[in-house]
Amino acid sequence: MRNSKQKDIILRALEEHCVHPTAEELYKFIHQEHADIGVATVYRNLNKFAEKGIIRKIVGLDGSSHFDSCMEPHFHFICDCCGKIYDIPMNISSDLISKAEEFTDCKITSMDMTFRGLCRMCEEAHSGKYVFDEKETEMLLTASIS
Amino acid sequence: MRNSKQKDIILRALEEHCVHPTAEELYKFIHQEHADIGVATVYRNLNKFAEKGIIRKIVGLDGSSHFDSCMEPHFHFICDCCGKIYDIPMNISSDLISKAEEFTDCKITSMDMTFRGLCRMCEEAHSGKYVFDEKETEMLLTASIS
DNA sequence: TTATCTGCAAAAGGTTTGCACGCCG
DNA sequence: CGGCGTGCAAACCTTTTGCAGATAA
Repeated sequence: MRNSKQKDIILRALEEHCVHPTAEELYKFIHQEHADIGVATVYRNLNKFAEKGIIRKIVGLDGSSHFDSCMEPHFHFICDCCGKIYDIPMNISSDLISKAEEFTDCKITSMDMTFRGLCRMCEEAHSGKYVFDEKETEMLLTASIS
Repeated sequence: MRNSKQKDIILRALEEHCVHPTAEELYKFIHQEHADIGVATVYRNLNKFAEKGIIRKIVGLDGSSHFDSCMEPHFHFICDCCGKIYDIPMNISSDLISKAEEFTDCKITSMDMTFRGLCRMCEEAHSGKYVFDEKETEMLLTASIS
């Protein structure tokens, strides 16, 4: 894989976003500062990075692809309301993996544990304690809960 | 929710297919015998069933929606090669859930554990022991490994 | 130099929606 | 009878692809 200005920008942009943006969201973010970078380049490179194991690809509730620059083992929490994906810094027991290998009689190469529910922001919004604010939502994009 | 001939057919077709077809696959299957049932009806009802908790919606590797008529707690294995989804009849420890709730400070309503790797068919195909056969692949659709 | 990467726009999925008609309760 | 369910086709949205020009090694 050859280096390029675009690859640097895309990877750096992803690392800034802890709440695992979709390719589209990341493209829009990048586009603000680098209007010369095309959609195709963002999609192509995110997929290439994921293939090479540099980043992780997560499929969201609606089927859109989210990307995660953190390769440490961890779980995910998807909010059923806003669809945002948060990290949970827990690891799976290797016990569970070998049990699953036994059941399937297949070599397991990776796994993903995803919990679902309402995130705190949405829960508060639902119970009337909180009214959504575009800016605050934007800020969340660059702040992790983990 | 009102009853209809279509709902019956769709639900029964899903129950026959243990390898969790996509909405599209299920539509094509149904279409063979019931050419008068439209795509929209299949999509609409599968989503409605999933919403009501009658079936489960699983997002596949490519982001397509797969559906699972088994509501017993279990895990999934997705083959990285053919994309088929198999059941693993294991349950998660409630311990893990409460730990995750602690970490996120959110009420967790559901979870999904997905393992990935090569299924036996694909592994054998890759190692040259096996050559894919359309009919056999089709048959797999109506046979579960669990 | 030359293979890989890029931007653009068009195409390609997969899924949803608007509308008029049909059928369940 | 009233309203939900359906079929059709068009719209939608996200992602991929083909191509000609640009660029890293």
